[in-house]
Amino acid sequence: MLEGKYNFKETEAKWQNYWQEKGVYKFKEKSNRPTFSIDTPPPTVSGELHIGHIYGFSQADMYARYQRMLGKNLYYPLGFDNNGLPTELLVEKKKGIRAHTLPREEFTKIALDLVADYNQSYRDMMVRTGMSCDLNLGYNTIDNRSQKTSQKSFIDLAMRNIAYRDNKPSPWCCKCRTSVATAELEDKELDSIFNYLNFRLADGSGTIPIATTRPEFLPACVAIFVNPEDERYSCFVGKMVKVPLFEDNEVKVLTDAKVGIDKGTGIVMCCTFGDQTDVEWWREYKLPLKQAIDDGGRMTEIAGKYAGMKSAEARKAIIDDLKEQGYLYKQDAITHAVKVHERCEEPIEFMAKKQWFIRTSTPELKQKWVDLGNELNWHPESMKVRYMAWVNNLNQDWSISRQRYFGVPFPVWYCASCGKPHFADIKDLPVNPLSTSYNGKCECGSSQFEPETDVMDTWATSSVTPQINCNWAEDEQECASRMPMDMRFCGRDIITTWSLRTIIKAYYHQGTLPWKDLMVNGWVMADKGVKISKRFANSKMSLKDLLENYGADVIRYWCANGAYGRDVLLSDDGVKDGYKLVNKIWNASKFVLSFLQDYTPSKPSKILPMDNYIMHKFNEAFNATTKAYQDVEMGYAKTEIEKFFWNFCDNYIEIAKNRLYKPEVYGIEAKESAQWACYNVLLGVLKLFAITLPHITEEIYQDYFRAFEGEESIHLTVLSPIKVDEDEAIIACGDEVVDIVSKIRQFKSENKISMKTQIESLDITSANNEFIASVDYDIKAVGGIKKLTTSNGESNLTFGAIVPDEQ
RNA sequence: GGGAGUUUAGCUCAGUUGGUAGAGCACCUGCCUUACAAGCAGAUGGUCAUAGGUUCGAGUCCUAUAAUUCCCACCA
Repeated sequence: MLEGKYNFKETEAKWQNYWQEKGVYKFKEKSNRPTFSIDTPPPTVSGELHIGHIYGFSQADMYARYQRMLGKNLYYPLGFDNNGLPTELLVEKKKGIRAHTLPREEFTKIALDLVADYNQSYRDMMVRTGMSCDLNLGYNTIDNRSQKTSQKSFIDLAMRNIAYRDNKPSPWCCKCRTSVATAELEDKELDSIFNYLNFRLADGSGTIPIATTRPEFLPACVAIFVNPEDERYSCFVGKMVKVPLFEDNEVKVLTDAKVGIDKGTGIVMCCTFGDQTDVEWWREYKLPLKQAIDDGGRMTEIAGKYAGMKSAEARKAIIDDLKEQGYLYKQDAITHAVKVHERCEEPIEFMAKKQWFIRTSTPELKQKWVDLGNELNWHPESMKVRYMAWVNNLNQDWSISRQRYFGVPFPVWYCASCGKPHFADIKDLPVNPLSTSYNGKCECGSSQFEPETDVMDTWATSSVTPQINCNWAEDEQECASRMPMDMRFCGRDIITTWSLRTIIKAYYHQGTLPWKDLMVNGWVMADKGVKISKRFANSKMSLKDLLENYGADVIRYWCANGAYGRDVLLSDDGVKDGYKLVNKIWNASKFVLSFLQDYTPSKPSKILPMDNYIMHKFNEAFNATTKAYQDVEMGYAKTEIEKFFWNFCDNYIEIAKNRLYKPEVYGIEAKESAQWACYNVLLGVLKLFAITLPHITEEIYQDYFRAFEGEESIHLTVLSPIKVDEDEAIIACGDEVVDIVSKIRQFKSENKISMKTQIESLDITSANNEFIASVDYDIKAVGGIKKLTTSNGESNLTFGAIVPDEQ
């Protein structure tokens, strides 16, 4: 028996434990039910989960629960991404150690220990918010299975010349001391100074003006560019120019159309490398390479007296010297957007280092990514546009090397004499070349090898999660039979990185899509335009506080808001909404079940019209709700069933309760008919709500329905409409009765009398007068009408006198 | 500069193939009604960003403009 007020804290914890103990969400290895497999994005282990994570996860969880309740066997793992820079930084901070001071294995071991605690707290949070993942199917992206998959992927691509090594200058973060992918860069508005310098012509015939924000790059100046159309400067083209402060360096004035005539002075110095354009010029004009800044952001030897200074200090010193020596003739303070590393917000430099790349950007490949994107089912469809736009703009191959110590190592050694790469044997993976030596011989005759010290970017592993899930490293046939997986979900920010790269890897390795469906959720915004992030983890809207204050069901209710894929604004008021529904479900169930205590469900010989109506009405809502789930619209689904449920409570229960209370007045058949309808409708409603609100629905199911339905959890029951006899007219007729009841209430409200106050008589004219007459006992009871008459005609209600309440 | 969203009630948002503008919250008026006052009943509230166009008919389709968000490019 349900009693008292609903206690979400006790109840939620109770069923969360029960689900884990009973293995309700476990993937059944041997099952003849169809499998539905989900490539859960492994969250990055770097701190605490926040409502933003839960927003995406819980919406996907609802779709997963819907699939489970269609009778499918769910493969729904929960992995963790912990092989990347964020985890390395976390370990360094928490343990007070520096990664590069320890052997890789040792640091990885410490990391795995630390990460185990974080994983557990993430897992606990996922359980506490009602996720139905199978916790036994998890993986860490730094564990052996993931390393093996990732290394095998790399070797496979390298053997096929899809992965290649090159010393392309690429973005470099001096703070993190690693190269970073262009996709990991962000723009940041920074204050800076435009310095106008006079460069002296080598022949002593004058000076030319050049504006720069980065004078510390002067030692790396390798050429001067003007626009070929710019007549002002055509006289300088081909002449040699002395670099200020470094006058031993003479560079040539060249022309290139990329120079903006009206930017700065219209003359640019090209340094290796100030920005992407410098890189392009360097390559195109085969300019020399001068590295003015080292890995850690300090000036190199070519900077002469500035060597060893941090670039910012050098900039100051150089500006002072430029002033002193008369090169600087003007300074303008400006604000400009600078590319920064998204992790640490440090401005990036370009550094020429040997890096591994994966081919992604030829026109043929780009077309392939477009075709694959078109084959994939996008939810919502509009997200495809972002993917297409990104693919069409792809102009660089995917750099996967990172000069870090923690991560998945490249299983490769280079010949000490000729430099040829030699790869580990696939059967030996995972391999760390720093601790294992290569036992072969190079074709050049050498048997001396240098191990690769770089590790792979975390995306190189994150992009093979389908292969990790489908056991590609151990059994290619098994993998082939399990791919594509059914569904992956992710935030809209990583369509371009994660999704595209996963598609690329699946294409290269399996020749298929990684998944059939891709769900792309929006962001939780803390305020207009401000994405919720770790910084909000400790606010009063932290996930922990939200769970304490409202419980998982209420939070999930909030997550299933509106159209899928849209951003939402987080607010206390908004989250509160779900409480009303949870409370209502509790009270309505408590009430309805109190009339079903000595009841064995069986179809009665006679079903009264309004009971028949509510069951048909439920089926209508059932169809609308399941259609919305089929369309991956969790918010619409929730709205559909909620709309029905509220109508069920406020209209149907009000009607039925009279017959349930007083069988001596209305007859035992009238009670049994209502009991049958109540049993079926409440069970049906709970099953549909179980997708959004897994806890309260389980509580009520276990309290009453389980004894009749058998399944050990409501989450293992299968969705189905109520079996009813066809009756085309019933919904319209019943709706009219509901409408009449509403008009009676309106009449009472306008007359400011209580709903229980009796009315002497009501005369109804309606085209459905026969149906109305057939349920006159229900209308009279719910409306407090003493005498009801009906006749055929245009819809109209005529009220008699109000009977004064007895004192 | 190129592209993609968004703009609907005081607030947060729905609005499917073009056909009488919706919900929740807030506000207001009533009601202690044998589940729920954290409830129930009812009422108020909109020039659908602006201006054109197509159409018998436009929140919905087309064009332009504005505000706002995001992505890409540029950023010497």
